[in-house]
Amino acid sequence: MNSEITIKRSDCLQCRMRDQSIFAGLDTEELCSLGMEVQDIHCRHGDVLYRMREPARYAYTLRNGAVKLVSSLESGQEVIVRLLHHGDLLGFEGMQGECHRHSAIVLAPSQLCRLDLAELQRLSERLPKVREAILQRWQDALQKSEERIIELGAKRAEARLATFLLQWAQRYPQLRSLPFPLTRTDIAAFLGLSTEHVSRIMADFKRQALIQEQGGQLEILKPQSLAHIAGMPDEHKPD
Amino acid sequence: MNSEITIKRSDCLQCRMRDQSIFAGLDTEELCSLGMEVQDIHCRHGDVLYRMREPARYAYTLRNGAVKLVSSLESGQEVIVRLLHHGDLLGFEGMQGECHRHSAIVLAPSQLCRLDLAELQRLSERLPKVREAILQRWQDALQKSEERIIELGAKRAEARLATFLLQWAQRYPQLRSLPFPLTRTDIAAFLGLSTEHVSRIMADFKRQALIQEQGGQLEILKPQSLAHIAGMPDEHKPD
DNA sequence: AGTCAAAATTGATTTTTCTCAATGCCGCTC
DNA sequence: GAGCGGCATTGAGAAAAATCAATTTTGACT
Repeated sequence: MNSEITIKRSDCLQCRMRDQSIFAGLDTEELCSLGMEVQDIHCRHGDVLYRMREPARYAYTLRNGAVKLVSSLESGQEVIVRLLHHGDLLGFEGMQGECHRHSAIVLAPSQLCRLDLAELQRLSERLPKVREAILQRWQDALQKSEERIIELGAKRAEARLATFLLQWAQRYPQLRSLPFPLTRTDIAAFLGLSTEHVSRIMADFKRQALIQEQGGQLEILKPQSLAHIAGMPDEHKPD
Repeated sequence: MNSEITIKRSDCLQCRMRDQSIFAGLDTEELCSLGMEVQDIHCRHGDVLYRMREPARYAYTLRNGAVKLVSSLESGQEVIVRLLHHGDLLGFEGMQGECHRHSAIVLAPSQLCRLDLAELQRLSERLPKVREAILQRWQDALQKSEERIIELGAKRAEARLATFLLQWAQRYPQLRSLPFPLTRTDIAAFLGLSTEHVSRIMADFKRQALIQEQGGQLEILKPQSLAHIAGMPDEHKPD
């Protein structure tokens, strides 16, 4: 099957996400003077943005949709290293001229901006604001990554899943019903569990009316209860 | 019990680790002109360099010894988020003016350089080389952190422990007998296992003569076999 | 050498999670 | 609307890991 990825020239000035991007803080004039070719990419479920071990040419900003970063082991087993939502960056590990450390696979219809890494490198040397924005993203990624180590190391399956659902919901703050394009196998690959185990716990949560699902949409009915199962400190609990 | 930490002024010019530090690449003149107060810290088992949630004032370079970064959950459970060896950096999460995300606890007699974060911040704005060195460290930390997610998510206890022992050994390349100041509980907190389970597997490894232990020293007798248990791809296997 | 406390080991048992296998459900195409 | 394929669900049994409860070993200090 052919990839359905379409590419065209993007206009950063019109971008809805401009103030959340790594170019936030630049005024219109600076933005125009970047001379940077930014491509607008549209793709859908199953499309592959890049593959693990490929030399990295581009970095991406996810404007809309969802993407998983997957690492495949020799055993054939796959682990989801990160899940990305609107506003997240991917492919930046190539900034030091390295290969991609994961494969990037699209989960839901998505729009991304594609940036040439070499150009971005030059840009970040020239513009402190861009550089800081990128450093900040690195830092956030490390923090989240360490939080996941704690989840995986310290919590049991139920708690991990509850945490995961709440964190997913946090990315769609004003929505009652959330887009949820993950299969049980995806969730399992993210949480370090078997597909069946995830399915059982999800079914349990549904029977307890903590959550509700239909047609790729998820609704969190009792965030408090989930937070309790997740073993969260009060400060991080949802309303 | 009082902390046994001693602090004095450090002389960077004489430092053995100068070319591996974040000041590597600076010539002697540049180094002298930094005007940076660097403190030389000596401490030993059990000393606390900083605590989780404390506002961050200093960053550290570990010149010698070993340090664990610990995150404590409300349950009282502790997870070791990172283990640090000679050459590693710690406390840099404070560069964006945040609090420490872990507690830093000394495992073995250690020497560190302590840098004022505010000064370091200014320095990195002025010197591209320092800035790049720090970014590189962030990147390395993220990569290692993601590798641990994969370990925790995909491997069983035996394999995790085997990987861990081999990676520990990699930090002391030319030594047959390695310093190994971790308790079974420490290893368990790093690998997301119970103390007893770690103890059993370590005892197994010893019975199979894969490793040997005495007085805080560890010897890897059969790296190949461990690598096999670890499920490593050939490229990463030790000799 | 003797004492003590912390750490490691071991065993028995329970809980958690995985694996394998079967079945049910839903959305698609023809 | 029948048939198909990918997911989800469920059950049963096996394996992995945790927990609880003793001991034993070790190392530090006297």
